[in-house]
Amino acid sequence: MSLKLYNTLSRRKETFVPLNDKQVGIYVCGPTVYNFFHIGNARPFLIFEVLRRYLEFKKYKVKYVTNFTDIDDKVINKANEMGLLFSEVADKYIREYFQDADCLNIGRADVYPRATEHISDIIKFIQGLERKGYTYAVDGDVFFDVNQFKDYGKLSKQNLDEIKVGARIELDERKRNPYDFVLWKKAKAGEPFWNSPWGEGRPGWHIECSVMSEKYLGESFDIHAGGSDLVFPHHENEIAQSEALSGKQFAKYWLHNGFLKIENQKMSKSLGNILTVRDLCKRYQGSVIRHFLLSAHYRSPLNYSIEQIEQSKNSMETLNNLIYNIHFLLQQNDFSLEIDSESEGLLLKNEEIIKNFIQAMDDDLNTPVALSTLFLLAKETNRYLSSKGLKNKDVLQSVLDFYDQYGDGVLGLKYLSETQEQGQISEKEIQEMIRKREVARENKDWKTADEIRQQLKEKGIILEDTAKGVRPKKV
RNA sequence: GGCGGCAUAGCCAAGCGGGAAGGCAGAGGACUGCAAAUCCUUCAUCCUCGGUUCAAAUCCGAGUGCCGCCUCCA
Repeated sequence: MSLKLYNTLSRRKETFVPLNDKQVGIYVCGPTVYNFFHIGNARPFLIFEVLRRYLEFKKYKVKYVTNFTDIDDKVINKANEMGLLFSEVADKYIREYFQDADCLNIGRADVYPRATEHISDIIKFIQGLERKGYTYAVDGDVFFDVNQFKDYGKLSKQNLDEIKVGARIELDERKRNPYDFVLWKKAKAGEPFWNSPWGEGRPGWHIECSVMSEKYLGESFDIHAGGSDLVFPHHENEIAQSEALSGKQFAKYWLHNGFLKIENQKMSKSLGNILTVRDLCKRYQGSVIRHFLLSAHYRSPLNYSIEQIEQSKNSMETLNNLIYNIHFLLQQNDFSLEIDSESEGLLLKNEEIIKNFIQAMDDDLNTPVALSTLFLLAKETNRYLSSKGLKNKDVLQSVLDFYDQYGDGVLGLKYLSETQEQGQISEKEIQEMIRKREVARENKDWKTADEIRQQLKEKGIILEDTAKGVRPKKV
């Protein structure tokens, strides 16, 4: 079985073959750090990190690079607003980025390069393009001349002659072609700047990704990813710069995720409907948000709504209950070591479901189907648990292993680790109250029993009376 | 004007030529002191109209309706 990925460059699914055997280089366009990131930003961060998890599951050695754009108009404006240096704004929001990434259980990249830490590399890169005749300078600005790069438009399938018709692009008289873009931008008064052969200024937006991906992954690397809005012009321009300079293919596979809407509207400042991950994490566990983001294929549009996220919350609850129930049985030493036919049946189902999971992920990261396998096994296991007789320990363990390796490991969904967080009442107090309630129940004093249960519920503990004893559960 | 995507049950979402996955919600039943959890049962003429085919949600054509990019944007 082999992994297939949809490559924007060819507009089809291709079998993934890395450039260097088992080594894989991935570059994901990261955030401009001038604000908390929102649920839409989170989608690429999350899905491409799932790609990384999956590649590692498949025994690839991945080098994952994602940048922080720490200098541009938005950062500068924010700094002025806040009365801070642009670098202080960037530092702040990089810290905030990691806090939110942790909430969503987004693992760390191997390198987080920042534009301002690569100014001299950027200058050298532009000089290289200059020597090859791809640039022209106009009073302090340096432009890339798209007419010199014959493949321009190959990613977005735009034809230079035809896109001109759109004519919505702002006309800059100094440009030879409206689609020429700036490599080096002259500093305006009061703006931060760096010295360069073309005067004081700062890098254009597209150049940093070309420079930093080359530095950490080489002139050619495997996967370049980002939101679909980046296809044109950002990624198109990256290809132009990088391939013009190196003469080699830049990234082999280009992956783009679909957009996320909120309550069927585009997220925008004017509509005031920007939903930050910071806010969402106050109301929902990270795994619930992950479930929501993985519930549609990454290239499809996805709509956020309260109803949707609540559905994800309930879905995760089903899985959490199963994991919890198994742990409870194991803790109670309530299992057998013999394998009966039912146990064997579940083991076989488990293996089949693993195959389905892998098959789904191999098919361009079909996370909705991968998620469905988690529920398929939950169904089978619950059926097994609700049948008569002792359950086999190894079988129960193999089910737990599945959720650990695939649900948690590959999809990044955490189960018990989140639900078992300490509540506002100690384990000892809970046990004490359970004991009192059991006495009441034996005396058929239902009133007292229900009162105790109610008291615990108010502290976030639900009591479930099972055939195997009372089971406390945190809400 | 150019490039591209989508339309499957109340909601979400797979499927890409031959059984309409899975989740959430709902209904009925079982278990339970009551609950909870769980189990069982139930819930779709796949936007419309043509065509190709022994066979189409799946392919082709037309239509309708949504959406994205082409401008900072994940």
